[in-house]
Amino acid sequence: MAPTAERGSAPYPLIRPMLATIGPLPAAVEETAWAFEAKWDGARCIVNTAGDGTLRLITRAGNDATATYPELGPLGAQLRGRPAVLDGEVVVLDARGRPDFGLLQRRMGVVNPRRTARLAMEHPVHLVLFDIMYLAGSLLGAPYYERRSILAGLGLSGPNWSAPAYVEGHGRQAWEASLQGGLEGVVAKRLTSAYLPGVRSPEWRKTKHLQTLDVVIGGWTEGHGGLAGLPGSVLAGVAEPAGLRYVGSVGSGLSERERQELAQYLGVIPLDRSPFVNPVDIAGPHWAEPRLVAEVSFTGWTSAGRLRHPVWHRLRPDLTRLG
DNA sequence: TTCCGACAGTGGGGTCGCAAT
DNA sequence: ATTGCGACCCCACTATCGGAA
Repeated sequence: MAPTAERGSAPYPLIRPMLATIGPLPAAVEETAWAFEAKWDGARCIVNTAGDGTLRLITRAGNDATATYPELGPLGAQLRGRPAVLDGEVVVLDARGRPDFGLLQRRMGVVNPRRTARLAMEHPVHLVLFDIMYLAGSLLGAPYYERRSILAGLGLSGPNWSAPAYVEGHGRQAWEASLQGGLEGVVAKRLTSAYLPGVRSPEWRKTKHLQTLDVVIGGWTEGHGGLAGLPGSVLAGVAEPAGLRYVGSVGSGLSERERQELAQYLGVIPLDRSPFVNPVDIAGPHWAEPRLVAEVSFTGWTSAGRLRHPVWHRLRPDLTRLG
């Protein structure tokens, strides 16, 4: 943990980003109390400018990413004379203009200047600015709509950053638009909400586009720590003409009771070799006859053909042959 | 009394960088 | 040169506890 005395570019302190809770779209009847923004699939970024033309970029975990994204440096010059702290999301856009987290991952954590410079040419990042916490003093207590007005007043725009407008009300339209635009979902923010650093507040609510899928369980891995001896995750497959294709492991969302239940089922149908037609590159797999079917949710497919953010929902006994 | 927020701990995909092999 | 592992990024979720409602 960084010492609290540590500071970003003077005169403003480093502050942790405010976070959103997961939940449904605000009800239509109270929509007018909410602002709707696109949920960008990237990395959170706090911008701290000293007003001398320089800036510092801080990740959600408090790490300094200034050297990682040199193409954002000129933003500091645009804020010369106006020390400020801004909040935003770093993204990499694909050829269709949609955020691609996989491309961004190649940029994250790279510190070698030459390598960074080359990557910045190939896959430049774009910083989407959506809040401001300091400008001529603290704005933390100011309501969202006021902070937004101040942010818009700065007129920040450049090849690698922008401060796109939000929508007041019209949550359903925003939801549809985010789906059409290939975005992760929407974030609804109460127009009157203050900025609470480090707090996961119900005043900010994110709603993501989710998919569900029935998968065939072809094995499992043992859990760690308190889950030692129980299935930590199950190996999920999808039936294809060529056979069962491994599409990832699912471990999140299982309760301890469900893990015990799974252990019983899987214990009676062991297999001594993989039931999958493609290689399963994970440590210590236990194979099982592909009989159990489960419903899982996920946010999309990775470039490697795996489920992204897979979550267990339930066993589908109606689709499962145990006999 | 019940409910909610914060925390710790577990699970996932993926990339980079470095130490061990 | 290859491999394994931890550090970062993104996350969802379970289980627990203490304090607010």
